[in-house]
Formats: sequence, structure tokens, C-alpha cells
Amino acid sequence: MTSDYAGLLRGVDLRVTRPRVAVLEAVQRHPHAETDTIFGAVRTILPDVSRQAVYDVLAALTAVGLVRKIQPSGSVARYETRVGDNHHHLVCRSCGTIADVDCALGEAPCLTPSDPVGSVDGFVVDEAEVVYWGLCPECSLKDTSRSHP
Amino acid sequence: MTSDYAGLLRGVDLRVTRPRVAVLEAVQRHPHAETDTIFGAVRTILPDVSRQAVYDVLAALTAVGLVRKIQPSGSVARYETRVGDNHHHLVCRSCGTIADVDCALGEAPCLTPSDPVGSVDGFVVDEAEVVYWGLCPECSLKDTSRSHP
DNA sequence: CTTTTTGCAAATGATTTGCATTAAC
DNA sequence: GTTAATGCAAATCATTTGCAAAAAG
Repeated sequence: MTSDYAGLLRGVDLRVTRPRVAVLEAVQRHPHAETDTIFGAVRTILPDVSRQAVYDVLAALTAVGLVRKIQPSGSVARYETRVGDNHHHLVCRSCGTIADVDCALGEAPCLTPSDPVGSVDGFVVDEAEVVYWGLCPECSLKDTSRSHP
Repeated sequence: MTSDYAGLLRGVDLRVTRPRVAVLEAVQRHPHAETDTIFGAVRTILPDVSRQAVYDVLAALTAVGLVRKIQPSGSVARYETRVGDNHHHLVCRSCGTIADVDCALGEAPCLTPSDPVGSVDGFVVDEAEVVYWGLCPECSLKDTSRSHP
């Protein structure tokens, strides 16, 4: 487990502050959490951090690549510390749960989305983002074939 | 070209109203347009439609599948009339332009995203949404290797 | 005529912005 | 001591909601 958060911050030339360490830890512990959850988790450790500080920290961490921001269609922003590898997400239409997928879905091979994948119609593509929509295990048991929760 | 908008509406049991026809036509003429653009286009035909009516119409049309709503990470909602086929999108990081991609990117095969693609980690997946991020032809000429516009 | 749509106005809610204060280095 | 981070308050802005008026079938 990478838990030397201070070291991570220094490694990217960011000042080590308690809010930053707390946010990093919160994101690590709550993968795919939205800001509100992260804010709550941070507050249990540092009761005085402001919501804006959390936004700012998340933006800073995202900018340097220590966390990844994900935001499937219209939903609120979510964050994860798993970065660098190119992985995708499964999103539950019913409860919003997100799970990681490595790259291949069943038999289909992935699209090698990391570094420059080439050009399409004159576009220079540098990333392929894949979101799989469906129902998570719990919801698919409940909702079997019904229209809406 | 499908331009029998009234017929399309009747076909899905939606009442034929001028705002609806105008919105359908506007989305047809401005693929990937955001609500504001659609609103403007509709207003050139029907100067009295309200913004809320446009939102409502778009929601209704989306619900019955006459238009598709797309919303790449955090950006505003956009709409297109190309529905039913499973196609993906190229999004320009710099100017926001969106282009359609059929399914394969260069050599990589697609992931057969339309109907049930199976289950992953207990998830029942019904759709794979792919967004290719990069620079459109114009922007890639301008921005060649510079950090930010 | 009955039900669906539209218009209007106000609310929501996540995120951003500007500036003074404070903490890191 | 400087510069970068934080706190605070107010602003933004797309989208939603609730209800009365108008139009479609």
C-alpha cells in the first residue's frame, strides 16, 4: 500500500499540507467517491477544512496526476487514486456504484487507450475513455426485468 | 433524409407540437449541439418557445429514443438524432468539437457495445460508451506541442 | 372535453472566483 | 521572508421543479 502521502506530494513539487494528505488518504480509502464523501472523510480527521479547500486540493492533485477525476455522463465528479494504468469503469444505472475494469470485456480486446492511439478523421487521439453501463450485482438481483426502481 | 418529424413523433405516441418539431429539426441540423444552440435554432423558427420547453422536449425525445443525449465528462449535455446504431465520439480537448466514430479505432476492434455485452464482476452490462479525447484537425495544427491554448 | 405540453418564476446544487489570512518552505 | 494554500462569502450556470394557462387529440 502506498501510504507515504507526504512523499507523493513532494515528488510532484506540491507543498505538504494536512488537508492534502487527508484528501489523498480519503480518496485512497474511498475509491470513486464524490467530493461530498471525500469532504466528510477529511472532516473526521481535520474538522476545520473547508469544502473549497477540498475542491482546490482535488484540482491540484488531479492536475499533477496523483488522482484521477472521473465523471460519467452528467453525474457528479468522482475521484480515484488508481492512476497511470489505463483502466475503465462499470457504472450501475440504478445505485451509481462504480467498479474498475482492467481492460478487456469478456472476449473483446481493449482499445489500447493509454498513449497516442493515432488519428481518426484528422483528430489526434490521446485517450480512449470507456464506461460500461449496467446493473451492479445487488441491483441486478432486485430489478430483474422491472422497468425502474 | 428523414424529415417527417411529425410522423416520427406520432410513431412514438408523442403529440405533435411545433416546439417538438422545431427541436427535432434543430438537433438534426446541429449534431452534437448543446441546449443553448438548440434553443437558439428553435427560436429562429418559433420566437416564443421557452428554454424550459426545450429542456422538456429534449427530455421527452430522449426518453423515447428519438434523440440521444451525450455528455462527455463534465461538459454540458449535447444531443444528436443519430440513434440506434452504436457509435462513439471524438471530443476535442481544446475547442469541444465532437465528431462521430463508427466503431473501430485504427486497427483495434470495437467492443460490441449495443445489446447485452455480458457480465463483468457480476455487473450486467448493457452498454459500452466510448469517448476518444484528443485534438480536432484545426486545433492540432494550432497547438502542436504547446501546453495550453 | 380531457390529458398532455408549455410558460413562467423560483429553487437547486455542484463547482468557481476573488481576496484576505495563514502556513510551508 | 516569499510564495503557495487555505478559508470565507458570494457568484455562476446548467438544469429541475411546481403550478397555472394553452393546445393537442
